[in-house]
Amino acid sequence: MPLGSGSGATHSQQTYAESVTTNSASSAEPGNRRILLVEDEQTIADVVRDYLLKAGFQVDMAGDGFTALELAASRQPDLVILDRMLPGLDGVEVCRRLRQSMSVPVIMVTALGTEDDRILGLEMGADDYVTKPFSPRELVLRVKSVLRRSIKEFTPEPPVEAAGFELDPASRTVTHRGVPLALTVREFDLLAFLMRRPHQVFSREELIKAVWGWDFGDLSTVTVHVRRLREKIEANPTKPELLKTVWGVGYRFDGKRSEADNVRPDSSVRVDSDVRVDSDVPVDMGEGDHGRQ
Amino acid sequence: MPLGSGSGATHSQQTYAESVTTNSASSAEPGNRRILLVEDEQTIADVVRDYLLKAGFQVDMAGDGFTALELAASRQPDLVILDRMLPGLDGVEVCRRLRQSMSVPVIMVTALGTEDDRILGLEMGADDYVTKPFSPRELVLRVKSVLRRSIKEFTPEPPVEAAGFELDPASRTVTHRGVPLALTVREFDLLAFLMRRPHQVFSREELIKAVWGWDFGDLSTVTVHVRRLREKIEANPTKPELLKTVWGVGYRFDGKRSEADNVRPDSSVRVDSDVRVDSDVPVDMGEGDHGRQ
DNA sequence: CACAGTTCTTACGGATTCCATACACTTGTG
DNA sequence: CACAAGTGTATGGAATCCGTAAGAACTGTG
Repeated sequence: MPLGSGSGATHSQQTYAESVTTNSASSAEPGNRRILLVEDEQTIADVVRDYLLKAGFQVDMAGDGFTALELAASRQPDLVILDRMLPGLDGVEVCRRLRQSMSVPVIMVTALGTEDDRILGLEMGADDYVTKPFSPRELVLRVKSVLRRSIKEFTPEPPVEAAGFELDPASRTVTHRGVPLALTVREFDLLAFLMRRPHQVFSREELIKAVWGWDFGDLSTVTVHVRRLREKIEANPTKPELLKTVWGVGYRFDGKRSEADNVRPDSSVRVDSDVRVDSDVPVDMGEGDHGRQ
Repeated sequence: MPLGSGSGATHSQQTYAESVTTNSASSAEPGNRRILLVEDEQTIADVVRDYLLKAGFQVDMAGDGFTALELAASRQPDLVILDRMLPGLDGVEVCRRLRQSMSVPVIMVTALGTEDDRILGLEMGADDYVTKPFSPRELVLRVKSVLRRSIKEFTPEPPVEAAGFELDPASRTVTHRGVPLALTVREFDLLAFLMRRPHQVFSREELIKAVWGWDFGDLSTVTVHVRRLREKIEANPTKPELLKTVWGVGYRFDGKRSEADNVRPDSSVRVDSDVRVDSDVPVDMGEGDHGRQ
């Protein structure tokens, strides 16, 4: 649905976004992200702004190149959408100067999909491209995509701490009360995934999808790696206290809540008095990006 | 309202000035920056001075080339705005002499946007360009931009110290407990990159992108250089204590883990590692742009 | 208690990853 | 032009990890 043919149907966006967003870290979501929209045609600008707002972004607008540069400097947006054709200062020139002074990602909107524009724009440092006529839906998707990339680049994942374990993705180290543990890649990823979602049960399918990035495969792989991980983090791997198995369902990491928690030393207390086996457990997989076809 | 085409109407200045001053608090920080404005046409000079003053700069003015050189020497401005056409001494010549004696950034104001002028000016060492007729708003923006750049350029990277190693980017030297080490260019860059981001793992891809500036290439290059670097900085290269390898991930520099440690790792220049093929990223940039720079 | 389903445990071959060395190419120098 | 230093690539081998299989142990049910 190219721009200009009215608004409407912003709902399918959700579906689209989900299928596209293979593994979105929640941090990449619109949240507090600010977009600077530089477009001289008022009608287009309005429509796009509406879409961006609906997607949850904050939007600043500029109608010409100079205003754009000023706003970029004063508002420090997280991303700039830039029309190639502008009164006053050319879009390419604006992009070039933006790049000189700051490191904000830029999406170029170019009138015709001529090769010249694409090449020129990319050389100027645009991070992505949209050619007129374009669908605002597509634009929003690209915005999210570019943001996701740039955020990933500039914001490393923060460390996690639980039950005396400190896990730092930046250095890929895990320490238990200061003592470093030697985990392998898979073990680390698995532990990281679980530590970020404590007290939440995950089936083997979910884990092999989230941590391994597979859509199929031998589930016993998970079992074995859980075993190996326990060997390294549990005081008594036979009687796990942290990485517990929820019988018939999967695994769960119990960190924190450690002191006042032990509801009853009596081990007969079944953990899952209310474990529903909903097939559609919402799993926000943020950790693994290993594609295996 | 372009300047320089005629003498008239400097009144709408007020409107412009407002939009200009809005972002006076931004990063360019005119603060105490001093600008030398060299312009023989009094009307233009006055208007531009007003804009610069409103933007928060201190302004010195000169009407001819000789005065310009004298003022430049005596006032030590942070930037010079230089008209190409001057009585007495040509703008290009002034620029050339300025460049001989000091390293101040120069913005050229040239009468016509002819190619000759651009080329000549750039050869003379102008940092940026404005062609008459120009808008004073644009000029202010360029001043800020150039200043920002030059500040960045002339602020040298500070030395780093870790684990008895002192690395000074300015002199490109490394010493270990006072003893100088003979590192090659690549070794130095690699070590510098890692020492600035201690306790942070980088994959070979990230390193070859960040240190080598390649987007592709044989990753074993990194391996070998790490090996060579270890040969020079490790007591026992076979059992590295500083430049550690993180199996299946990459390398990490571990220096200084004693005192103030839990500092958030420098988030500045992360490079994206995962070469995931985002389905929604339209990668149709020419297939063959494999320039290795 | 027997049975079926699930999980644990161990072990092993293959695959991956890294290291060490050697070699070819470029560049600057005398 | 020879030479040396620096750099990128190729290769064999060692170290490590991973996925799978297969049997033992466990759990809940009838």
